[in-house]
Amino acid sequence: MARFYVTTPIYYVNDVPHLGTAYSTIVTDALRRYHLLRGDSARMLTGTDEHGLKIERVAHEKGTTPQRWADETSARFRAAWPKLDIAADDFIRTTEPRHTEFVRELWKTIEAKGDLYEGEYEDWYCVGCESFKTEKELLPGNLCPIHLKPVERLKEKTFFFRLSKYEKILLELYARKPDFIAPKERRNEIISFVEGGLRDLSVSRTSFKWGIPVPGHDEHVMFVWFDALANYMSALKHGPNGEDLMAYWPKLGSDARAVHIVGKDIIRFHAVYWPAFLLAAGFTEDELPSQVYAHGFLTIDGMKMSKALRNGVDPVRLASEVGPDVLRYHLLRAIAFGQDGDFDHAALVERYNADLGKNLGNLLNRTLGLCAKYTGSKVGPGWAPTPLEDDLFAAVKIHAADAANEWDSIAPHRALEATWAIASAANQYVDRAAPWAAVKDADKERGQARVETILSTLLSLLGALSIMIWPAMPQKSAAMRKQLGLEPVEPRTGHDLFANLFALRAPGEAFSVGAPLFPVIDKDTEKALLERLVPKTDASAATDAAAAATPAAATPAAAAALSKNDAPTKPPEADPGSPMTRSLIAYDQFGAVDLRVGVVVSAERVQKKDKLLQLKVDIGEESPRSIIAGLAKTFKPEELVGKRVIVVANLAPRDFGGGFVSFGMLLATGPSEDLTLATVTGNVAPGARLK
RNA sequence: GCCGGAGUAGCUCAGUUGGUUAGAGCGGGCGUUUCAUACGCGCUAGGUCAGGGGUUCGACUCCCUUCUCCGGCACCA
Repeated sequence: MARFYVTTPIYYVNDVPHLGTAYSTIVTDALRRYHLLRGDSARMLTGTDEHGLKIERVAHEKGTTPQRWADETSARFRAAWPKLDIAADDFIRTTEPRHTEFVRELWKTIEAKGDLYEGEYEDWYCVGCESFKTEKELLPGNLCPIHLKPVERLKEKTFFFRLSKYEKILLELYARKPDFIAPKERRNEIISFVEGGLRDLSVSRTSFKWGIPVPGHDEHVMFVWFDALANYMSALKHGPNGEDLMAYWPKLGSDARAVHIVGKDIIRFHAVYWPAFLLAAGFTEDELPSQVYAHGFLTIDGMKMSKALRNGVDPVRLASEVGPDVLRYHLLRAIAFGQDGDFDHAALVERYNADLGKNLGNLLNRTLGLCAKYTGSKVGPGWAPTPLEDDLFAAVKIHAADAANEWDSIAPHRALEATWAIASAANQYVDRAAPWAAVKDADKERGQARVETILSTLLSLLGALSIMIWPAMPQKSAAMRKQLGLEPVEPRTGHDLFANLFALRAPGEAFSVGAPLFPVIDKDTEKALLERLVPKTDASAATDAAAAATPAAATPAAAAALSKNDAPTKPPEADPGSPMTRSLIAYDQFGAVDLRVGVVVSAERVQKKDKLLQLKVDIGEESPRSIIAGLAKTFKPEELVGKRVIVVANLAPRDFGGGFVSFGMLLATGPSEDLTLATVTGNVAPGARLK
C-alpha cells in the first residue's frame, strides 16, 4: 500500500466549470479511483482560487463584494463535480482560514530563511490607468497607449522572492528527476525557460486589497500564485476537519506520491515557482511534488473553446444528457492525455456505440443470455478449462497488466484501450468456444460441463472488467456488477483488487439480468441527440471573425481575457482595465488623435518577427503609409489587402529595427491570435477623418 | 528568428536499442455465425512511413537539409 495524493488545479472563480476544467477534474478523479483499486491510500484535492485583482474588479463590476462573488462561483464548482461522479476528498478555497493561515506561515518561513526581501519596483506609471507600464508598451514620447498622456516614473514597494537563486538548483532537479515534469515536451520547454535565466519575482502588491495580507505588512497582499500554489499543501496541513494529513506529502523514506494534474498553460507555475517556494521554505528535494503532469487543451468539434463564441460546452448538462459515465469514458479514452485533443460530439456517439454498446455492453448481455439459457442464470459447477481457456486467460492477464501500467504512468487513454482489449478477446472467445454448439454434444453431460466452463470463463472476464472500468465509469461498473450478481466495487486500503481480477465465481451464485447497460444509439436518436448537444455557434462569427463586427464588444468582461496567468515578472497589472477604471478625457484630448480611414494596398511579413506585418495603407496621401502592425497571428498578408481600416495617422513614427519604421497604427481589438480590425461600414474614401 | 515537439492507412494514433511481407482501433467494403443491444466473428486498406540527400549489407527507426503544423521564448498590436 502506498499513499497517492492527486490534485487538480484550483479553478479561478472568474470562470464557471467548462469542459476543460471538467476534463482535468475527471482525469484526476479517475486516477484517484485507480489507486484506490490498487489498495493505495489515495486522496484527491480540488478547489477554487479566489484572490487577485481580477476578482476584485469582476466583483466590483457586478456590484458585489469579492467574497460574495467568490462564494457564489466556488459553489458552482463544488456543485458541478458530484454530477460528474467526481468525489474529491477535499475541496479547498483559498479564502478559507485554514489556507490563509498556512500561506502566511509559509511566507514567514521563507522570509526567515532569507528568500523574501523588500524592494522597490520601479517603472513607468500611468495615473489614468493606475498601473505600471513597461517601456515597450509606451507610445513614442512616453505616452500611455490608453490615455495618450505622459507617464511618470514611479516606484512601488514590493516583496521579491529570490527566484534567481534557484535557477541552477531547479535545473539540477529536472536533470535528477526526469519525471518531475511531464509530458516531455513541457519538460523541454520549462528547462529552456529556466536556462534563459530567472529573475526575482515580485510577489506582493499594494495596488489592490483582495488577497492574503503579507505578515507584518498589511498594505501588501500576496501575489495570487504564491497564494494559490500553496493550496496543495495547506489542504493537507489542515484537512477539512482540521486534521493533519501531511503523511500524504512526499518525504524521504515515505511511500507517498503527490501528483499535480495541470493544464499546459500553468505548467510553469507548478514546475518552477512552486518547487522554488518549497525549497525556499526549507523543504528538501524529497519533499517536492513527485510529478507535475500537464494535459493539453481541448477543442470542441474542431473549434477553439471560446466564451465570445459561446461554444463552451456545459459538462454538467452534457452529463445529464449522456450520463456522467459516458462523458467520462469518452474524455478519458478519446484524448491522448498530455496532448491537445478534440471533443467531438459525433465521435462521442460513435465511440459509445462501438466500445460501450457493441463491445462491452453486448458482451455482458450475450453472456447473461447464455447463462439464462443454459445454467438457469447461476454459476454452473462445471470447470474444466481447455487450452482455449488457458490461452485466453494468459492473453487477458497481459492486457490487465498493461492497463495497470498505463494507469500508473498516467495514460488513461491507453489504460482503457488495454481494458477494452479484454472485452474484445472475450467476444472472440465466445465465437470460438461456441457454447450453443457445445451444448449439442452427443454426450449431454459433457456438453453441459463444457458450457459451464465457457460461461464461468466469461463471467470471470466480466467480473474483471467491472472492476477495471470503475475508475472511468463508477456507476456503470455498479450497474454491471448488479447484473452479474456482485456488490459494487468497494476498494479497501491495503487490498489490491487487481491481484485477483479474474477470480472464478462460486458455483450457484445467481445473476439478475437487467436492461442493456449501453443501448446502442440508432441514427435517428443520434441525430436528435446531436441536435440538442452541439452548441449553436454563430458560424459567421467563427469563420469570418475578421470581417464581422466584433463579438467581443458585447461582453467586455468576458472578452477581457480574464486570466490570472499574466506573466508575473511583469509589473503589477499592465491591464487595460475595465471601463470603470478609466479616467475621462476632454474633447480636445480626443481631438488630438487624427483617425483616418485607410485602405490596405499591400501587406507582407516582417522578417524574423512572427507577429508583425508591414502594411502599405492608402489614407488619401500621395503615397501609401508604411505601417507595422502585429497582425500576423490572425491574418495572412493577402487577406488584408483591400480591407478598410482605421489608422491613427498622427502617431509619432516608431522604429522597429532592421529598417522597419511604422508611421501610424491600426485600431483593433481582441487577443493577438484572434484580432478583429476596426473598420467603417459604407464605401468611405481613404483619408476620411473620424470624429 | 531561437528552442522544442510533430508530420505513418479515410479518421485517431502504435511503431522498442536500425533488420525478413509497416501495425491497432474506428469508419468503409466483402463474407459468416446466431448466444446477444440488427449485436459478434473473420477477411479487407496494396499506405511515396511529409519531400530531398547521406551513413549502412540493410532505415519509418541514425545524420544533414527543405516544407508544413503545434507549443515555448523573443518581437508585438
